[in-house]
Amino acid sequence: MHKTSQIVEASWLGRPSPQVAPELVGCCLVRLLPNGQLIKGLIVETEAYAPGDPACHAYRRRTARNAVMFGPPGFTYIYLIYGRYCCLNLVTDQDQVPSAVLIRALELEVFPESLGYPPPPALQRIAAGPGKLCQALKIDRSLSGQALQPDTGLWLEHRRDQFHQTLKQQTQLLVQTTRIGLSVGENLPWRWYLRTSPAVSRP
DNA sequence: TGAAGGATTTGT
DNA sequence: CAAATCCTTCAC
Repeated sequence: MHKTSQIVEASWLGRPSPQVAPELVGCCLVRLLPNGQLIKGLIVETEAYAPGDPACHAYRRRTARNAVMFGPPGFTYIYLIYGRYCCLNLVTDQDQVPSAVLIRALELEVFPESLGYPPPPALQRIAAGPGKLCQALKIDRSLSGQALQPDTGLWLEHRRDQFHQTLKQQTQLLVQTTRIGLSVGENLPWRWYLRTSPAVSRP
């Protein structure tokens, strides 16, 4: 018999984002489309954004756009970047502490044939980058502020035991480095990725 | 009301 | 390396 995947509860995200972000690597992001199609991928790259961090969208003050980051954990924060792409963040830490984790890349594991994704090796880079990830999972700003749970069509599953075993054996597997694309706060080492994954946006 | 700039991606 | 493209924020 096999163990069912455990859904991540909001309380698990209720910790500082630099603590949650590395632990999200290895978890699965699951998307259930309105038409019933299921897309699922292993998170292979994340970045943390936290209070006092000049690169955080909530650094200056609360606005209509970033308001959800000030709320309780377990919700999505999705914004439009460069007028073209959406980026998915998961709100972390306790209520009133504005912080989030940017999900930057996935290794797709489950997806419908009918979506027309290319064959490997191109398939492995379909969700390599925050904008491409949202494209692949059909995530846009209409999902921003939603709870991460099955009835919203977007949720998280905990790491499988096998992943923990691998992490234990391969000690250099999880790489910590600086974040990408910033003009401020670029020195903070708040990006994590799986060294061996072909889906990482920028190894 | 306007201007500057952005947690990206793609093609030159 | 620069363009695409539009939303958000901040200044006036």
